[in-house]
Amino acid sequence: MPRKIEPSALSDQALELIATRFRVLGEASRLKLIRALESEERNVSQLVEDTGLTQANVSRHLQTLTEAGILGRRKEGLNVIYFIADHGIFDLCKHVCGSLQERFAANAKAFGG
Amino acid sequence: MPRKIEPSALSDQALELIATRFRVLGEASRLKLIRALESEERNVSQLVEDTGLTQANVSRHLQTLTEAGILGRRKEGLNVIYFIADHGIFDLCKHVCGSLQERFAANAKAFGG
DNA sequence: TGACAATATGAGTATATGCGCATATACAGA
DNA sequence: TCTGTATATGCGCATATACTCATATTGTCA
Repeated sequence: MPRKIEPSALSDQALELIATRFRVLGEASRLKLIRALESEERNVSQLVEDTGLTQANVSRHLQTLTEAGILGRRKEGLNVIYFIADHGIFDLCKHVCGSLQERFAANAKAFGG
Repeated sequence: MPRKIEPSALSDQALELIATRFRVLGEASRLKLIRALESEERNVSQLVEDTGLTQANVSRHLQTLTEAGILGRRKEGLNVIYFIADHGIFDLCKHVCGSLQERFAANAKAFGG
């Protein structure tokens, strides 16, 4: 039989939600958009320029990020302004960054670099 | 022209690596395996029991997680023991958890719950 | 060496999803 | 209302990947 799960452990349903959040971030194009929004809010056209992605593509990724609660949006006349809604995102990225740096440093060391 | 990127911003290549890391975590089955390994190392058969996934499936996910540097493995006779190699993973999950909790709480509040 | 147990992997299938193209929708100004 | 601009979206294609089944591989013990 399956081992008893720790009282502190997350339910399967919670894991599903967490996985979904990670999956949203698991796409370089979307991270690019987040990066472009780090210092200031931007409209779609600006984000198209910033990222080099097509307009349709940017629009879809923005939708994904907004549905996930990571971005917020506001209409201003013809334009739609996107902004970071969940600033914790940057901590997350930094965390992953640190983890990857450690790993690469260890690899480099293993090869006497 | 694209807006100038902050000096502190991550390169496209770095974003790609970060996205890959997130993508690895963007699968509930893999999070389940990580959860099962939280308190102690386990062999494959045990993980099959813990998660209810098929043996082939577990084996593949373990490979993915190990290649990402999240798990480590060690052979003991016929068995292969897997364990958490990057304990920062739990911080990451907790972080996402907190972020989701905030969001759900806000939603609940918006609906007068 | 033969039988068995634990794990990994090749092949095939189903599903998800990123992308581009074209077009629809929403809004502003003349 | 007509035109042009900004954004969103339907559709189809190509690809990635999770899953299952069957089998290979690796190691143990008699």
